[in-house]
This record gives sequence, C-alpha cells and structure tokens, in this order.
Amino acid sequence: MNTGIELTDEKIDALAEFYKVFGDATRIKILLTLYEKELCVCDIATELNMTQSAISHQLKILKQMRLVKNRREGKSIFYALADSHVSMIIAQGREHIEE
Amino acid sequence: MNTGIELTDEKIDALAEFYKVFGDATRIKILLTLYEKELCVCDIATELNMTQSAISHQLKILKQMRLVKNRREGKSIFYALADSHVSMIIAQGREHIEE
DNA sequence: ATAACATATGAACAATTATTCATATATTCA
DNA sequence: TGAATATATGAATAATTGTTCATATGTTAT
Repeated sequence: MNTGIELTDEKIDALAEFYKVFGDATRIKILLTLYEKELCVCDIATELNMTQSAISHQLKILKQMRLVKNRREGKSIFYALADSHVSMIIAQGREHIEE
Repeated sequence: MNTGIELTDEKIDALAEFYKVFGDATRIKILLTLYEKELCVCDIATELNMTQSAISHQLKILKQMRLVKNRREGKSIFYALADSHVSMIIAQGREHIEE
C-alpha cells in the first residue's frame, strides 16, 4: 500500500516552475499591488518605484504562469490577479514566515 | 480605508526566500520523498539517484528554512518534514498546476 | 589509534535570472 | 500623417544558484 504523494517528473518540474514565480520580491510586490484592484503597467511601476520595462518583463512571467490577466483600455493595459489561488498562496506563505 | 495586504519589504523578502525553496525540482522531490517517513541522507540520494553531496547541500537549505528537521542515529542522520505546512503548500501548488 | 562509513562543506563551474538600455509596436489625438 | 504616450521585447550584464569534486568532520567497531 502506497499512501505517498505520487507525481511524475513533469509535474514536479511544473510545480517548481510555479513556485519559482513567487520566489522573487518584485513579483510578489506586483501581486500584492494587484490584490485590491487592477492597475495599468505604469501605475504599478510608479507604485513600486521601478522602471516600466522591469515591471513589463515581470508581468510577462506572471501572465505566462496564469497568475495575472490583462485587458487593454486605450493606450493602457490593465493587469489584475487571475484567480483566488494567488491570495491564498501568499497568505499561506505568510503564516509560515510569521510563526 | 485600506483593505489590502500590508507587508514590509523585509517580510516580502522573507516570503520570496521562502518560495524560492520550492522553486527547485530537487528540493520538491526531497520533500515528497520525506512525505511518508523519515530517511537518512544516503537513502534520499539513492531514491533520487543523485549524489550524496548534492542532496546534503539541498537539505541544508531546507533545514535553514525550517521545512525539515533531522536527528542523528549512529553514523546516519535522518531527515523528516518539519511541519504540516509543507504538504499543504505542495497540495495547493498542485491544484493550480492541474487546473 | 586506525579503518570504514555517513554526512557536511568550500571552491569552482555552468546555467539561470532580474534589471537596464535601446528600440519596436500599438493606440490616440491633432 | 505625425507627435505623444503606453507597453513589449531583445540584447547585454551582473548576480544568484545547483551540481560536482575534493576534502573535512563525526561516528562506530576493531
């Protein structure tokens, strides 16, 4: 009888890639910034005091991992959290840190 | 009124460091290996088909992050998961991946 | 004390990554 | 069309990181 967690190497790699996204302070800040409301790229850049390019590069990674979604409105592109998992994951990591 | 998540830069950095640990397939495999039962370093190395040194280096990181604990028994040192958060976090990442 | 075994660790190397800079793409407005 | 604004992106660079190799530390048994 095997009660352990069975995962293929592919799934483990996917999991690692997924967590790697949270392993960067800039990306976490972006996600926290989007926690309440959607924001355009330049607003995020201003709020985090970083260049538009740096934010744009990171947003691309967050998008690829389906952690954020975006929509165009005129010249701006607004980003928002993609689902509720994101906040749950942040909250859980926080618990571990704050113990 | 501010309903957002407020975190200091230090806490955000700590969170990123925490998630960085999960952002590596080897470390995830080690954690999964330890899911059922404690194992000594060489058993983990054998099971994952990696060198003792590589495993030892990664166990050090996992230990520093308080994700595993260890105890000596003779020449061997047995490692085990440190708390239940670990499995919850793995499970949650899995949900996101498998959607 | 010495040999044998298990683990830890420092240095080196290759690979990955975050940011910057320059520039391309896309939209709006005159 | 052309200027202005917002965003995306490729190349370059510096920093970080995972593994390997050699070796040190610690334990057991003779």
